[in-house]
Formats: sequence, C-alpha cells, structure tokens
Amino acid sequence: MEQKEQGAPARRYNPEQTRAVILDAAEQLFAEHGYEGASIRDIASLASFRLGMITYHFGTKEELFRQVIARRADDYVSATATSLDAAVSRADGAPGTEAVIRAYLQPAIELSARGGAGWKNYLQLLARAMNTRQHEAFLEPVLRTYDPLVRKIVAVFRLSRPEMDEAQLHWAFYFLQAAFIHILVEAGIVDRHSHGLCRSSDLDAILDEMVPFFAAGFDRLARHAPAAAASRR
Amino acid sequence: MEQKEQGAPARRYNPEQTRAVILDAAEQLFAEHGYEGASIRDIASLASFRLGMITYHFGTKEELFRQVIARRADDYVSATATSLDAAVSRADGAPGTEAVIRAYLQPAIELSARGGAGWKNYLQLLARAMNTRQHEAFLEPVLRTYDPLVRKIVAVFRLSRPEMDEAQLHWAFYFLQAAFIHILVEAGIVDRHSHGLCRSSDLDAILDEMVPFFAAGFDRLARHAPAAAASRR
DNA sequence: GTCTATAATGAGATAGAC
DNA sequence: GTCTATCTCATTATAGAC
Repeated sequence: MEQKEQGAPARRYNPEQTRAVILDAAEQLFAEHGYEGASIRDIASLASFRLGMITYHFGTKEELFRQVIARRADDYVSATATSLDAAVSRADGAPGTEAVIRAYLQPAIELSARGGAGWKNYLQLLARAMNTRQHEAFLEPVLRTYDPLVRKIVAVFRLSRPEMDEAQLHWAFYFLQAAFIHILVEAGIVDRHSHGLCRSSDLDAILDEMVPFFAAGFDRLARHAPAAAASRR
Repeated sequence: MEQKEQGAPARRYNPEQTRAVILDAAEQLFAEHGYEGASIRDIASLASFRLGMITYHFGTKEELFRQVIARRADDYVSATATSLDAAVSRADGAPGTEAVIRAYLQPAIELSARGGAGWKNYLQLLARAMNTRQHEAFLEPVLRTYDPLVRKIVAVFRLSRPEMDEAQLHWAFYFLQAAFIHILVEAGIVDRHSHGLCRSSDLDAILDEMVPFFAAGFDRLARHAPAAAASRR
C-alpha cells in the first residue's frame, strides 16, 4: 500500500534522450549553484532519474561537467565564427569596430535570449566558470576549448584596427570580454540599482548599448600614447 | 613515540587574533574555491586551529562568511567614498568622467595591489559572489551592504554627466562595474591570450587603461539618441 | 539501460573534557 | 578559549540485481 514517491521509472527515453535530459538538468544546476554547489544527486532528481544513471552514462561528476561544456561548444564556436566572417566579408576585409563588437556579442546574446533555457543556462555556467582562477584544476583544460575562437576574435579586431599595438588591442578586448562575462550571468545588480529602469535580462537592449559604448573605448585606446607603462618604471 | 602532526596547539593568540587568523584563512579559501567549494575543516586546518574553534567564534559557516565580508566592508566603503568626495571637491562639484571613474576604481585597486594578501582575497571573493544570481539565498543580504556606496557612485557620475538620462547612466555604470568584477578576480585569460604581454595581475596598468577606455564609453552613450528602446516596440 | 543498495568519505554541527 | 570526540547527514562512487 506504500506509494513509490519517485515518479514514473522512466522507460520513456532512448539512451540519447536520457543523456540529453541529464545534461539539461546538470546545465541548470551548475548554472544556478556552480560546480561545487550542485550535487549529482540533485541533478539526477531534477532529471527524474536515479543516481546510478549518471554514473552509467557519465562516470564521474567532473566528466559530467566536461560533457555539459562540450555539448554546446561547437555550436557556439561556429555561430560566432560565422558571424565574424560575415562581418569581415561584408566590409571587404576592413570591418568597423562596432561591427566586430556586434559580431562577437550577438551570437551569444541570440542564443541566451532565444535559444531556450538550455542555452541560457549554458552561457551562465560558462561565464561563472570563466570568473575563477585555475584553482578548480580540472576546469582549465575545459575552458581552453574556447581559445581558438578567442584567437580568431582578436585577429578580426586586429583587421579592424591595424594601427593599435598589440597591448592596447588586448586590453580593449579584455575589458569587453570581462564585462560580457558578468553580463551573461544576469546577476541583477543593475536592476536593483536602477530601480527596474534597466534590466540585466534585457540582453537585446544591452547589446545595443554595448556596441557604441565599447567601440568608443577601442577608439580612445587607439588614440592614446602607448607609453603609459613606461611612466611607472 | 608518535609525533602529533598537527603543529603547535596554538596558545599563541588572544581571541581577537584567533578570530583574525581564522578570518584570513576563510577569506583565502572562499576566494580560491567559492563559498560551497571551501570547507570549514580546510579553513580551520589552514588557520592551524581545530574545527571547534570556528564553531566557538563564528557558529555556522554562513555566519563565518558574513563576518569575512563584514570585516573589511567599512574600510572599503569609506576609502571609496573619500576618494569620490575628493574628486568632487577637487573639481568644484562638476568632476570630469575620467576623474570619477578613477576615483571609483582606484581604492579597490590600491587595496588589492598593495593592501596585502587579505585584501586581494577579499576583493576576489566579493567579485566572485557578485557574479552569481541570488540562488545562494543568504548571499543577497550580505551583498546589499554595498548598495549605499553604489548609490553614491551613481550620484557622482550624475554630477559628472547631468545631460545623460537615467537609463544611459545606469547602463554605462553597469558596463564599468561588470568589467571591474571580472578584472578583480585576475582570472588570467588576458595573460594567456596576449602571451604574457598583458597581465591580469598588473592592476596599475589596468587602471591606467580602463580610465580613458570607459570614459570614452560614457561620452559615447551621452551623445546617442535615447530612443533605442523604442525601436523594438 | 535502469534501478537499488550500500560502501566510503567528507561535510556541518554539537557536547563536553580540560 | 581550545581541543577531542562524536553525531548526523549529504556526498561521490561502486557493486550488482533485474
């Protein structure tokens, strides 16, 4: 007469689907609570599977995390690469800085805003992971997945601003990337401080504001003397 | 003949010092591994005390975290407030945007770069905590400690740019704050991508680059039509 | 492939000797 | 105030029935 309280035992899915359902749940909880803050038990429970299923399909928690990252990495990389290539060819090889910034930001914003909950979670979890040092040792090789894309982005910025020296270009891109990392998390601080006038969830508005804002920064660094560092020696 | 491997049993300190030593260790491990990733056992061990000492002086892990935040909050707030006030009075009430940005960033950079390891850990841990949503429920009230300071910062930016409308001002400040949050973590991505040309640990150089970069962004947003949002309706 | 059961460990917290 | 010992629970991981 006792009710099993565990929901249907789930013969609903084929293995592919099972893996996908688990990855979705992992994506969500890693995004919400971070790697250490999310337990594989909670992930299994959210996915309506037993704990053993995670072991069977993924082995360890680290491997589960790796596969969460890996599942969407190629899609994100190729979407951004395509966007950058389009900006370059549209401008015959010398794209404006605003166009490059937009080409870099827009795919992630598109996916986060309209790609479904999975993509939003994915980008938030990626942003959280990037906001740490390599103390979570196993994270670093995972994040290096994105290094080739970053090299491409920097190369396109270099096309756009051939007069900037390397350090200036890297600083400018760093500032853009740093801001974007926090923005993708949608932590809500701007909502609170602007009393709702600006919403961190309104990624479309943010894109429109970021493009001129950061392009002006690139312009400004391109103009100023690259001698700042010397003054401290 | 067995050696106690626990180090000296520490009658070395008075209670004030004991609390300080524990807070230092907590600060370090929370900064390195995040709230969930750091255990109070490891914190006790790093501080060379027994676990019971943390309970005795702080009660729960949450309370320990709160007191880590609280210990330096007033110093940080007043350093930044003083810096902002100085910028305002230096300019007779109408400070330039570069001056305001520098006044906002400089105290934190000063403390992180030359305030000792504790301050660096503190600011990294704060930055990590700000890069989450309120899923870690108890975090939110802790972070609200800084709301009055943020209101002051925004007010000074408003003095600097009275022609900007509220939304533009908040967006611009959000971008600056977002970038700063990641930068304080010193995650090292710019080091890797620039092959060491730019170092995320070189906060002095970063300050010098950020000031003109972000001031140009403020200038740019102040110029453009505040009608962007309307185009999407 | 899916689930149960359980091992093995580590966690936060508490009681109480000294 | 400091430390030992222990409780209780949650965690990752494994073994094995079905």
